[in-house]
Amino acid sequence: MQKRLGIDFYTKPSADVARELLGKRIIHNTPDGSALSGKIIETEAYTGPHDKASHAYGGKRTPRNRAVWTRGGHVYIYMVYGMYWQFNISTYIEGVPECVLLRGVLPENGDVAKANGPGKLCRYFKFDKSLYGVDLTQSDTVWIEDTGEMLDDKDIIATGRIGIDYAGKYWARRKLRFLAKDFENKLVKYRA
DNA sequence: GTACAGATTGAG
DNA sequence: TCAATCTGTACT
Repeated sequence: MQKRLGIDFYTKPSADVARELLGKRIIHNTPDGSALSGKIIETEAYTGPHDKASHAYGGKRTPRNRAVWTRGGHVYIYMVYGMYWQFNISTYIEGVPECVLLRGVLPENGDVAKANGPGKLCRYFKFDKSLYGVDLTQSDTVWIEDTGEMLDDKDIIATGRIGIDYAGKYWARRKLRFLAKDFENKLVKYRA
């Protein structure tokens, strides 16, 4: 059985991918030789050129957001506030700027508090610019696997997205953030 | 060339 | 509540 998630998994609308990523395992073989892995427990979807919170709002294409426009399954990573990386995965098809932001991961050998935020998980898993544009369906450095764990609707909470109030109430309130219910109290507080 | 604000975090 | 810290992007 092939456990690694393939092209079919990623070439769907970002809200579907974000939801289905919960419970999957992400693996990173770091440059210094260690293997880090963990279970994805929180994600956010960015839904395309009409999404005011998206870096590709209005169809904007820049060197920085190039990876958002690629076929689903590529890494889109960028720095915010001068000190934190944000690990995203492009979704859907080539030419459509959708992506999913990883916001929370439960480390295999560690404390959830080490990776319960988009900046914190990048620090813990050693994700940085060197992964920009990497294809998760091909890479031997970073990829995502199916664990067999299947989260039901009742195991998932959907809320508004975090930190994008500048996009206005409509986009901030749309239910595009997904978290595993088991960890709701260990993740950033959410608005109903 | 210069200014500016951000998909965050942790300390006070 | 607020500073840290820096880069992409917009504007002069």
